[in-house]
Amino acid sequence: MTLGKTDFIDDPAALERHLPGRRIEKVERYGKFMLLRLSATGQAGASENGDAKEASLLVHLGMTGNLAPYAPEQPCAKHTHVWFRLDDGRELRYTDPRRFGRMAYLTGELLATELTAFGADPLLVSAEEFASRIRSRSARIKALLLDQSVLRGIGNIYADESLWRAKIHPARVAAQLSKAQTRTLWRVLQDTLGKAIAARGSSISDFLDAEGRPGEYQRRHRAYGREGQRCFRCAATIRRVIVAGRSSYFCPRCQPAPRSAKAGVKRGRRAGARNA
DNA sequence: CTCGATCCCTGGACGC
DNA sequence: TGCGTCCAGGGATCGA
Repeated sequence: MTLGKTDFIDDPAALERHLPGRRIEKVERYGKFMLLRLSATGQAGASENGDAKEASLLVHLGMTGNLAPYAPEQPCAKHTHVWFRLDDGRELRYTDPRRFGRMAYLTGELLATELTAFGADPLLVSAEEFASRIRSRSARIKALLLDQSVLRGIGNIYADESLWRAKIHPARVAAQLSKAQTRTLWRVLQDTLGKAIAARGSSISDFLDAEGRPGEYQRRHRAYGREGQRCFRCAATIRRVIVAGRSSYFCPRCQPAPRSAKAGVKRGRRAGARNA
């Protein structure tokens, strides 16, 4: 294993100390994280330094990360920061220009703590559980969709796409959504994510999957990135506002603003006029 | 609990 | 062409 820049790695020394010789037993996904389950080494002294225990490598790709295997003679992409030499001769390379990703070698309780912090998987969560996680919350729905401890794995694109499909304004207070709206949002989240996964995701600038192929779902975006263009449903002009600190694209006709948000959501306006 | 602000980082867009 | 400036985004963190 070779490390380049390491400021996105929790404990680079732990990687160098504990990773060589391990086998990747399986790969799991927790929201936006990949979890590479590693074998115990069985080497002499392993029980003293902890290598006899099960361990995992947690990887987040951030905005621009990529983890993929290459033939060693393949030239390295710019901003490659980690090289894992595999026993079949290939190199697993981690590339991340912006280094918004994260890599961490974790065992035992540290790993358990990380995993329990995740919310429900939106693809598996029942309508009832989804509703129970939403209904008592006074935060705006967009903020909750992006909160990884409520639902894991939803990012800005799929939050906006789902809200457009459900005809819900991103600044609506979650607790004020009707039962029908909550149910609809649950349904369109699953549908949107399922279709996006089938299309290998959205390549806005440079996203490539582990096979080096771009996603196709950006061609089906109905809201995200479409400021100033016509709504596919009603032909009104798609707008962009900041909600929960993120760009939020929505149709002002299909997704009516909550009364309490009209002053606060306006561009640059001070949000002092919220309902009691 | 929820909010906004700030920082991290680089490439791309834009203005001159 | 080559600067400078601004911005995007996921998430951690801090103060209100």
